Amino acid sequence: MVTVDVMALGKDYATQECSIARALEIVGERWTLLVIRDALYGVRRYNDFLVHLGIPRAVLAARLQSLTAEGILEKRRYQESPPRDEYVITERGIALWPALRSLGRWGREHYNETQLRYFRHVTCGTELGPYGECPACATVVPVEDVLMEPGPGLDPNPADPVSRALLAPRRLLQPLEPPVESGQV
Amino acid sequence: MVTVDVMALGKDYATQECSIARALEIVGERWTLLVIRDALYGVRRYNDFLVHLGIPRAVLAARLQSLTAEGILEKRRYQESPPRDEYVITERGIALWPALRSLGRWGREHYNETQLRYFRHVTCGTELGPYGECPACATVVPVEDVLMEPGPGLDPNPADPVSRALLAPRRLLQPLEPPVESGQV
DNA sequence: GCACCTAGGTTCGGTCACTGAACCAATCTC
DNA sequence: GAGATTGGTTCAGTGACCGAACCTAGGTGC
Repeated sequence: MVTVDVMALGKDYATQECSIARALEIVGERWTLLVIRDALYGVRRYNDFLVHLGIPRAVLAARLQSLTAEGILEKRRYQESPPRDEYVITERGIALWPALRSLGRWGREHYNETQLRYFRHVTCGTELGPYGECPACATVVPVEDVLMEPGPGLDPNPADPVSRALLAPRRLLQPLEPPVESGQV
Repeated sequence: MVTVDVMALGKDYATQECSIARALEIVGERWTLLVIRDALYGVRRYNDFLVHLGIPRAVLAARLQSLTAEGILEKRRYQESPPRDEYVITERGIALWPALRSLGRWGREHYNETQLRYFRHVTCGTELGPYGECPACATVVPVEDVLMEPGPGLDPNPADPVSRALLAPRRLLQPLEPPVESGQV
C-alpha cells in the first residue's frame, strides 16, 4: 500500500483566495496538464502516457492517482485476464479543454512559427476559434466534435507509436486503442 | 551579477511537439501564472507581489526576471530618486487572460461553492462568459474593459494591503498605485 | 549626522519534488 | 520454462523551492 500523503497537496497556495490558484493546486504541478491533454487526445493507458510524455514512471503513477482522486480521470477495468485498467477522462477533466485550448493558442501565437495541429469543427470543417468555438456555426463545439489534424510543423515520422497514432486525423476523446469489435473477424 | 542559467529552462518538456507544452515551459512553473494574474489585476511592484502572493523573495525575483526576459512583463523605471522599477504586463502577457479566465472558471465551478470575484463588461455591467466574452454585447471584451468586483465568498477584511486594495471594484490592468497626478495638490 | 525605514533584492542551509535506472509481479506467448 | 507485456514500486541523486537572515541605496526624523 502506498501512503496517499502525496495528494494531500504538498503544493498549495495557502494565502490565495482565488479560483485560479485553486485550479492550479489541482492541475498546476509539472506534467499534470500534459497528462490531461493526452487524455483528451484519447490516451488512456499507463504505457501510452509513458512513452508519449517521456515522464518518469513514478511521477506518472502519482499523477494518475491524484487525478483519479480528484475526479478528473476515472480508473476503469477494460479486461479481466490479465487484469488491466485504463484511465478515462471525466466531465470534470473535459471541462479543462477551453483552458488548454487557450494556453495552446497562446503558445503557438507567441512561440511557434508553424502550426503543429489543427482543431476543426467536425461537422463543417471550420478551424476552431481561440476558445474552442466554431466561428462559422457560432456555437461552442462539444469536445467530441473536435477533429484534430496534423499541421505542417509536426514531425511526420515520430519515434514513438503513440505520436504516430496521433498523426491520423481523429476526434478528441476517441480512444487510442479502440475496443475490439465483437462482430469483427 | 547573477548567472541566468535559471531561465535557460531547467524544466522543459523536451520530447513534446505541442503548443501547450511550449506554453507550459514558459508559464508552467510554480507561482508563475499567479504572478501574471496579479499583473493583470494591476500589481506592479516587487513588494506588492511579495505580500499578496506570500511567495519566497528569491522565487519572486527569479520569476520577475524570467517573465521580463520572455517579454511577458516589462521592467520600467517609475522614479529616479531613489531609483525604483515596476513590472508592467505586456501585450504578450495580456494575451494570457483568456487562459487564466478559463482556468478560474473551471476552478470555481468544480471546487468553489461561492463566487469570489465577478468580472463584468464595464460598458454594460454584464458578467463575462467562460472565455472572457460579453454575452450581451456578443463581443470579446478587451481586458482593460473588464471590471473586477468582489463576490460574496471573498474575505471582506484581508490582512495584507494589496488584497485590501483589490477589494474595491476596479478595471483590470489599472495600476494599484496610481501615478501622482501632476495637477493635484 | 545618526538611527531608522523602505524597496528591492541576494545568500544560505534545509527540505521536498522530480529524475532515471533498477527491480518486481502477474499474466500471456512461444 | 524463457521471454515479452503491462503496470507498477523502490531508491539514490539532483535541482527547485522554502524561510530566514543579510545587504544596499537612498530617504526621513530629529
